[in-house]
Amino acid sequence: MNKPVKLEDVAKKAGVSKTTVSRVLNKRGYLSEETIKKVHNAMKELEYRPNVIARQLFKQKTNLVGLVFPTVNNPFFGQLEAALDTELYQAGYKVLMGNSQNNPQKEQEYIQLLLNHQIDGLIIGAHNDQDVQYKEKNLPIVSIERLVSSHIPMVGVNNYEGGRLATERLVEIGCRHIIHTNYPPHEESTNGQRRQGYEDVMKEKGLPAITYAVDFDWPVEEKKKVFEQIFSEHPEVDGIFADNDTNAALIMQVAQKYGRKIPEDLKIIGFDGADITKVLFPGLTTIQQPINLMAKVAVELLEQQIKGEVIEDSVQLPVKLITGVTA
Amino acid sequence: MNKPVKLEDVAKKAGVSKTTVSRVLNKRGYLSEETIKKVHNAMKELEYRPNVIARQLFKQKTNLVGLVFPTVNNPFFGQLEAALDTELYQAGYKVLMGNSQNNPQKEQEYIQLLLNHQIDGLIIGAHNDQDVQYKEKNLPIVSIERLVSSHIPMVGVNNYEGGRLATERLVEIGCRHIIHTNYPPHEESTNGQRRQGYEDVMKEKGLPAITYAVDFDWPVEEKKKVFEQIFSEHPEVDGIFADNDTNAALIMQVAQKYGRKIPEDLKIIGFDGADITKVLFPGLTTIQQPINLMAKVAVELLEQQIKGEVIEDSVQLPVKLITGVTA
DNA sequence: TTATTTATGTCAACCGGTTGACATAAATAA
DNA sequence: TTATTTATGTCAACCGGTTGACATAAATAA
Repeated sequence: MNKPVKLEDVAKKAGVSKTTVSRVLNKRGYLSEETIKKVHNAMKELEYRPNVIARQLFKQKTNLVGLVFPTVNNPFFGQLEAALDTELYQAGYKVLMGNSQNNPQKEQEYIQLLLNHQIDGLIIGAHNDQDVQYKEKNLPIVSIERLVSSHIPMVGVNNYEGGRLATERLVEIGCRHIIHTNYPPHEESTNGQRRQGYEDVMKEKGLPAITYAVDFDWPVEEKKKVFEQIFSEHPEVDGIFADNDTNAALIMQVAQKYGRKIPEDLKIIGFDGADITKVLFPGLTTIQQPINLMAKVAVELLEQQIKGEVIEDSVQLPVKLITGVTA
Repeated sequence: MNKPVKLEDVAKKAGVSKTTVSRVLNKRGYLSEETIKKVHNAMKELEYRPNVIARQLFKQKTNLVGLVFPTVNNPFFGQLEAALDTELYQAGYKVLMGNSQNNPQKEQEYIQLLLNHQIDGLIIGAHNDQDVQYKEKNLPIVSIERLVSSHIPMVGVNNYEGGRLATERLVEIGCRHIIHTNYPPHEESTNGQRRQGYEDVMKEKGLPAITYAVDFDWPVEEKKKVFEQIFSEHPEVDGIFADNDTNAALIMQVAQKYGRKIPEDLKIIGFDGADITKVLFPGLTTIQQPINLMAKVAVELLEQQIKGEVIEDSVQLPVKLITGVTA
């Protein structure tokens, strides 16, 4: 097992000092063409690869950004993390993954780990309703679709408008008994705003608003049980506005088990509109979030903070109704 | 902007030396209860957080594992990376993401970056057919579903059997004009083995084998064009074995545009069987890969290598036919 | 009482880079 | 010819931890 080649070895080989090699690497100061060539040759010959860790230690910069999301195994978060990775790569950063599976304790642990790793910034998003401490003083942070604290900028969508759009559509195509699935219950959350949109429209139309709580990270079977309740407790239901597309898909499965024909007997609208969903379930009517744009904006906000700007404002992006065949 | 607290500050506060603090952190050598308490108090008071970078530099170990996959925005890879992240976290590693989007050049770049970051190991998988250099002498590597080189252990599934299972099923339920979509064309690839299974069964049944090439990373519209060709060039087609589930979903969309009823006029089988796919497209008949198990085994193989064992053998896991309504 | 063992802690070199301060030779100006 | 500028390169401290070698006080054994 040969030891890794270090800068000093290159210097020796090229017959110059460590500093000179470092200067060639970083293109600093005066260097003659000849020296540069000598050093490059030595590097090539020895297959030298600079140890980023050492540089990070001195520079106090890692070019690492931590991502804290519940999971990557989900159409919305998968696309979001993929887009973030792409944007961050272009901006010169690499991604340290931190998928918390919506477990607040694991999330807290992850944050600690990421901070110990001296990340330059953090992008977070999770449906957690429990508080997690993010009060690291000087760490640039951006949250996506999650209100963490007032002084952390958030990139989100107009969830209220999304809730309205979906509900209005259902009413427009004839639904009178519209049920909404949502979680968590408190109003300040992004999901709470979707529910608010739903409730306001229902009120305006003089229809009763009924919401079933379904936690994001429940196992599929657990969720299905709740959806079955909908049909047993409210057999009159003729429209469902689900808080996300996978729930919409599950509801459709349950509805079919109960003999409902979609869209004849029951109309369904989801939320998210991720690329994968459009491929696997093209018929789903949904409120589409501009996922790639959200990633782009989030990275921009993060970069500005890393450059030292103080940003506390949030950005709200538009949503769009995509009509398929389910509503 | 207050400077970050370092070990020395803790030492000063606790009235001991740097070494003592480090020993408390690492639980080495003899320490009195009193000293430990003093140090812990000082750490708490100063909100000390050890700088992992410095430790990494000295220890020559980062506890970082690089992941090189085409994208995380895909049911199969999303679930795979999520499972890898979970397994690696349990084993004490964090994940550095490297999604290459199947661009060999970007992949090569990513590898370099990851190596510069002194990762302890690498897990790779991509549908690339172009060669990428992975000949880092001492770096533990595991590949998933991708033949990289003979001395890199691979975790894969029995693709040949998968090809056979799918084709046999289609024949069994009455198909006689079965078309296969696949990429890349050469035999040694995992996809090549799926095709081989398909071709062997077709041959045994005295049926003609026809394969359409569809690259994994083509845009959706490009893929659909090829699928349309299938119906215009082979209107007699009554069964399709797609090389993955998203292609199966796209084929279904195209088929419906051509007026084919599924499964009456055309039967379709996919490949992968990821969790998301089962939720969004539960009716799809597919060959399911044990994705979570693959991740588990891959991490085990990687850990063994990190511990110094030399492993060159590959592991082949079983696949399973999951019957939905499409075939 | 003195020698040996155990408990507790410090010193200083090291991991592999970066960079400000400085030295010297070559080129140009006075 | 001497003074100044420009080109080229070296020295050594530093980033923030870790650890082997060593010192000393306290406890125990002879």
